[in-house]
Amino acid sequence: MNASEENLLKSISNDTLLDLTQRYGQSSFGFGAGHGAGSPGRYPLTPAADFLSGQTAKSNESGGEQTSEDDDGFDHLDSRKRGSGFDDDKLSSLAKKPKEQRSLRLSINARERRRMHDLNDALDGLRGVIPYAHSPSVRKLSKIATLLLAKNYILMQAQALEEMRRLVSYLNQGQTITSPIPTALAPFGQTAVYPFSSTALASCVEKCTSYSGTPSSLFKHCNDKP
DNA sequence: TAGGCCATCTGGTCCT
DNA sequence: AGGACCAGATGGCCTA
Repeated sequence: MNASEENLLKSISNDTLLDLTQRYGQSSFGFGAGHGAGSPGRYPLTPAADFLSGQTAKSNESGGEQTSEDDDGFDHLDSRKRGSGFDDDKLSSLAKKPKEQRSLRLSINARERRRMHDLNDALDGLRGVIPYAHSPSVRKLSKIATLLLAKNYILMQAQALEEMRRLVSYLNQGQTITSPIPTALAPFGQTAVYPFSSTALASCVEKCTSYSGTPSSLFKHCNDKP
């Protein structure tokens, strides 16, 4: 679990998430995609990937056209070997195959690489629309944390929408809201609407897991006490 | 140094 | 047949 995820869960554990949620429509979080310049850039393409794709960034940026890696043989296996996932066995087994098979294999690899890049782009897009501490100095959310937070966010928004509908329905009945919120509205008061309110007695871990069924092991950093 | 997270390769399966 | 999708394996990078 990285620093940004800690920040995220800190924010979830108090009412910051509420604020972010309420302000979300008015401001851009301005968090660039992980591949972009200025991002933490934890995962640059490996030398092998770089060689294979013939690019230094997303392989599908220009329509995902096949690059020349599929055409050439294994003259550059050594440089590929420097990258991840290319051990001696793979190199030798692939090198033994006929050129046609090798070409096909490389084509499949490139396609799979593009597919994964598309998936990562989608995840970056998701990171850009969920509220958490977006900052160039903060490492981006991991994939699993992104998905789990997105799920929680959707659930929270759905619940907030439902509460809003009930409130509108209540107001349409000719009632007026005074402060504090009448007892009748208690079920959709703030603490009820936002599951991660700091007023909750549950620990952070419980809060993180109760709404999503998330394994608590994914929130090991949640060490705040009830 | 161990563990977490990731990119990539690979072979299998399913679909068009 | 070719492409999409998936899961396993592998190794690199980073952090506690």
